[in-house]
Amino acid sequence: MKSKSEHTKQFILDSVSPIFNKKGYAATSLSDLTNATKLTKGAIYGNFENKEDLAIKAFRHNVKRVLQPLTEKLNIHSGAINKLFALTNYYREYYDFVNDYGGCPILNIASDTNNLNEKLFESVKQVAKKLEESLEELIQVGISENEIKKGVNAKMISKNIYSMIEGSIFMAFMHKDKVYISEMMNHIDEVIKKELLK
Amino acid sequence: MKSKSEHTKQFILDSVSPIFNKKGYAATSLSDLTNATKLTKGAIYGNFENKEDLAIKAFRHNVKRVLQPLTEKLNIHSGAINKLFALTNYYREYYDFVNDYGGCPILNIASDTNNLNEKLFESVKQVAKKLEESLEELIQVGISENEIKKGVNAKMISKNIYSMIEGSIFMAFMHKDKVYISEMMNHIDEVIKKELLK
DNA sequence: TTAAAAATATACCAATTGGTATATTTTTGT
DNA sequence: ACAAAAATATACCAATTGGTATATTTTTAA
Repeated sequence: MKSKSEHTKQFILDSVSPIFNKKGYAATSLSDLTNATKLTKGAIYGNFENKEDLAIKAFRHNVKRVLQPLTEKLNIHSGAINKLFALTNYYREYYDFVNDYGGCPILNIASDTNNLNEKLFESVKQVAKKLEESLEELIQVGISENEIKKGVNAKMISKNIYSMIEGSIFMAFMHKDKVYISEMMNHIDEVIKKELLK
Repeated sequence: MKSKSEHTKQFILDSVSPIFNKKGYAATSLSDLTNATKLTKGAIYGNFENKEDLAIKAFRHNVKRVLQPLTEKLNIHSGAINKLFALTNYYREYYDFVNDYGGCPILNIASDTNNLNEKLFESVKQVAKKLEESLEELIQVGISENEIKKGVNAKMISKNIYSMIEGSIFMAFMHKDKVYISEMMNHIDEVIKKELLK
């Protein structure tokens, strides 16, 4: 049975994560947090060390929420190429999926905390690197299973694809126009077909 | 002859722009600004309406500084294709060029002020749209001057190229590794050769 | 049911925030 | 050189910031 404080911790994270995601670390104040939760500072500081600790856990919470449907989608499909197309399809729905939430946590929090909060920034970097590496591995698997061309530079391609994804998310949320994402996904699909597929 | 206050305004902008670019609007405090300039609040508020006004002018200052060498480079070359290659070459040097400055002002300030400062955010959006449109125009010119394939969707390509550029800048500054940019520029060069060039 | 423990609220703290009214200094044109 | 004007500094403001010590309430296990 979940203890009371476990419940409250979860409730605080649920309430607070979108705020940190939208406004960023510095611009989110303790009163933003007490307003959103209708709890007092006492309750919040009883459950989290300080603002930084809460922000880091909120970021992890955001990442989990956002990436869970992706891993589910990837698990449905088998084969590297199918998984790659599943990836672009996931991002085709990404805008609406994270819109209420305030956008992509990696993009938001990385730009926000760079030069500001080293600890939080490191968390973001780590997650981003991991994602890039998963992509690279997926391509490597595709190569060793003869789905993807032998000569392909998996490191380079995964760097480019991930950059393209984040870039299109950035543009989409700046101009509030998801077409940036869908057109980029079309392009990535073409890259998969022309540069990866045997 | 430039008046004293014109000099001071310029001096303040020079000192303050990199700070706004690095830390963002909310995280930059008045004391950051007085520290950087060694001026008092009186002097700053005598030359700028308020923090927001200063931040907007600092952003424009950043953009000017960053884009001037680009327009110069583009003016040297003639023909759409040459200009496009000049563009990717410009971004190949971009990381070192803006590194001390704290990165790309459009990327930084757009993520920073989204959901926070409407006025400043609008300024950024405007500049970004203008850049995207210039790119689109450049491609259109290439088409009408028979340099670029007839069927090319200039709107789409310019959206994608600009997203790729910003995405690679984002990744490069997150991981402090300019290879993200150079590999993306290689990719864009390939796109130019394979999808645009007649 | 009850006492101990855990969780939450209250009331406070010093420091900092953006901003301003006024005093002082510096620049300007004559 | 001088008076007017412009620029800058000083000294202040109320509001808010993140954070904490303590009081109160709620939960938990016996």
